Amino acid sequence: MRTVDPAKHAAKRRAIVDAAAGCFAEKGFERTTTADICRAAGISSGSLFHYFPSKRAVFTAIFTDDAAETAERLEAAAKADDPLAALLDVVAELAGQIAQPGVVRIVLEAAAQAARDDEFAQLVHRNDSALRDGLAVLLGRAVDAGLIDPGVEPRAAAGWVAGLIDAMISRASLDPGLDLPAEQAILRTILIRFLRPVSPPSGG
Amino acid sequence: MRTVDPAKHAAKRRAIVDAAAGCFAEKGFERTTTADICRAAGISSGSLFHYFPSKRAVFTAIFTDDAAETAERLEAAAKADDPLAALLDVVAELAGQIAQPGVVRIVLEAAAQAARDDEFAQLVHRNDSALRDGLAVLLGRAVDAGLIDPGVEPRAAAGWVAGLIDAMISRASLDPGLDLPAEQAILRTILIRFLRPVSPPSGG
DNA sequence: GTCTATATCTAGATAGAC
DNA sequence: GTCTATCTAGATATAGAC
Repeated sequence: MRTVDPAKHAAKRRAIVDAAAGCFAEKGFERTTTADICRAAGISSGSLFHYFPSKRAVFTAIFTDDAAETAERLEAAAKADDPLAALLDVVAELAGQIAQPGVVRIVLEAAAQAARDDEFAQLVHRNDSALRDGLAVLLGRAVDAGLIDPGVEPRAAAGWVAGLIDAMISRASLDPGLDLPAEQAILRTILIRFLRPVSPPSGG
Repeated sequence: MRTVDPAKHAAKRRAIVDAAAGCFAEKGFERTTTADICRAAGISSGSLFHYFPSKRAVFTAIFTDDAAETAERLEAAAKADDPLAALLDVVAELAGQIAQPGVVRIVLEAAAQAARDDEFAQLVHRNDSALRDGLAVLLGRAVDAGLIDPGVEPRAAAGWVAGLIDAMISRASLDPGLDLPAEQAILRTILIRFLRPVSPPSGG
C-alpha cells in the first residue's frame, strides 16, 4: 500500500490547471500572479510549487490537455462514412468551442505567448500540425470520393480550414455580441463554396 | 518665436514609437521593459516619460498611427471603378503586410492586450469597425453592380473578409516558412468562390 | 502535502540637477 | 529636454515548520 494516491494527485493537479486557466483567460499570462492562481484554486503558494515547477508549467499544461481532446475528435471523424460531412462537423465543433467563456481569450493568449517562447511555440505548432493532418486526411478522402474540387491541394486547404476557425475566434474577440449560429452558417457556406467541384460531372 | 519645435517633437515621438514597436513585437507588452524601449530608442528613462505618460501610452500610439493608414487605403478603394477588384486589392495589401518583420507578432500582441484592457479594446474595436465599414461599402456596390451573389449580406460578409485576413496572420504565426504569394492566391480563390453569383444570369 | 513567512529581484515611474 | 539616481511596490520561488 502506498501513501500517495496517484488519482488524487492527478485530480488536484487538474483542479489547479482549471483554476489557472480562468485566471490566464482573464488577465493574461504575465499579469496573472501565482497568488491569483493560489486564490482561485484555494491553495497556498507552497502547494502550487509542489505540483508545478513554475508558473509557465501551469500554463503549458492547459494546452497539452487540450491537444488530447482534439486528437480524439479527429480520430472519430476519420472513421465516418462521409468525409466532407465529417469535416464540416469537426469545424463546427471546434468553432463552437468559442461559446465557452474564456476560450477565446486563452487562445489569443496562447498565440501571443507562442510568438515569444520557443518551447511553447513548439507545443502550439505540434497541436496545429496534428489538426491540419487530420483535416488533410478528410480532404484527401473527399477528393477521392469526388465530393470536392480535385484542384484543391489537401494539405494547403487544411491550413485554410484551420484558418477559418481562427477567423471565427478573431471575430468573436472583436465582437462580443456575435450571433454564433449565424456566423457558423456563414462559415459553412464559405467552406462549401470553396471546396465544391467547380464543374459538376453531370454538367450544370 | 518659440523655443520648442513641434515638428522635431513629433519626429522624436515617432522614433520612440517605432523603436518600441520592435520591442513589443519581440517580447510582448509586459516583458518589454521601459529600459528596453530606452535602449532601442537611444534615450534615457527620464526622456521617455517626458514624451509619454506611461508604457501603455507608447503601446497604444502604435495603433492610433496605423488606423490612419488603413483609413487612407479604404478611401482610395472607395473611388475605384470596379468595387470587387478594389476589395481584392485591399485584402491583398493588408494581408501582404505580414511580410514586414514584426507585424504578425504585434498584431497577435494587440489581440491579446485588447482581451484584458477595456480602453485599448475600444481602440482596436474602432479600427476594426472602420475596416469593416469600408469593406461593406465595397461589397454593397459589388452587389448592386451584379458582380457578386446578392444573397451575401454586406456587413456580415465584411466581417468574414476581415476574418480571412486574420486567418492569414494566424497561419503566418504558426508557419514561419509560409509561401506568402501561394497563400495569397488561395485567399483570393476562397473570396471569389464565396462571393461570386451562385447562378450566373446567362445560365451556365 | 500543506502551510506561513520571506529572500531576492526586477520594473515602472519620479526627482531634480544641468 | 535630457540626463543620473533612486524610490517603491509587487512578483516568483524557496525554506522549513507541522
